[in-house]
Amino acid sequence: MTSHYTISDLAEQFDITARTIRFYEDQELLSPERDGTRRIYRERDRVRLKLILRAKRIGFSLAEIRETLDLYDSESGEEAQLRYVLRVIGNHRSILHQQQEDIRQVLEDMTQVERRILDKMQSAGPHPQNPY
Amino acid sequence: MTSHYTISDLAEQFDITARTIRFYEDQELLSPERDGTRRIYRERDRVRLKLILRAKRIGFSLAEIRETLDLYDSESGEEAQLRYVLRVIGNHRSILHQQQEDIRQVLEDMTQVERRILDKMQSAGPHPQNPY
DNA sequence: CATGCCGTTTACGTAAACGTCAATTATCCG
DNA sequence: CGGATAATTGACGTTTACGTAAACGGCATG
Repeated sequence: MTSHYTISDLAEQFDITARTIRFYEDQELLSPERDGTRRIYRERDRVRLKLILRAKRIGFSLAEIRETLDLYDSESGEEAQLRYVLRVIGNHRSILHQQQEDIRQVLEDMTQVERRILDKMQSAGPHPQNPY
Repeated sequence: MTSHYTISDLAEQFDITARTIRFYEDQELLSPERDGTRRIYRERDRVRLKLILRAKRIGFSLAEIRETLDLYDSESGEEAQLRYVLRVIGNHRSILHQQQEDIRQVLEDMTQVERRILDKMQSAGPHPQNPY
């Protein structure tokens, strides 16, 4: 029943524009079927799009995302290829760990600033709001 | 002794180009002193640059970074302003939490792919390497 | 049947974040 | 002191990730 979607279905679901989705197809990140000229998206396309957006949010470029997705589901099976994929995964993992660390640090800094502000507001008296 | 740096000192330290540093100044993210025409960076400039690069790595735009830095050290002291800063910090925090979640998910996905590959390699026999 | 409403393609536009000269000026070093 | 080395200011070029507008096809509905 919900086994396929139009482009605007997906656009709405993920809060992006149809232009964006077409652009991703142009960049070979998606390849939906067609009904004549119109695009039909299946569940796997939807999942892929979800992955794409997630990867984008953590700063990967579309080119990187494309390569990674292609790589991950290239079930070539050749030993060398498999080893290569493992190496790439390792690299990505360390990038992500770096990011986790960066986020932790920024969160810490934010907490510091917050504390200073709260102190300042404290010493300024408990919000006299309208002391006329 | 190491209380000040040239532009290329910093460029080297952070593995970026001098062009990048000048660009950040152009965007008002940095404002080093001058010795005549030459830029002199103090410790606080270095710290600021470090923060900038960290924020960049987790996907913030230079404009966002500029606003945030300006905001955080705008010690205006006005109640309204302080409350506003607290709200902004709250927003940033939830964005960062979202990112942490995204990263966790991607790491999970990667681990899945990895497992599938290892299984496949296992079943293909322990690297016969050169079975002639 | 005309009139919206999607959807499609083509093409040019744009903002962000630098890269890459070029032309000058300043500084260091033997 | 003179040549190599480093810094500075334009100015234009480039890539990424879409936005925006034009021009058209298909269908459903009042």
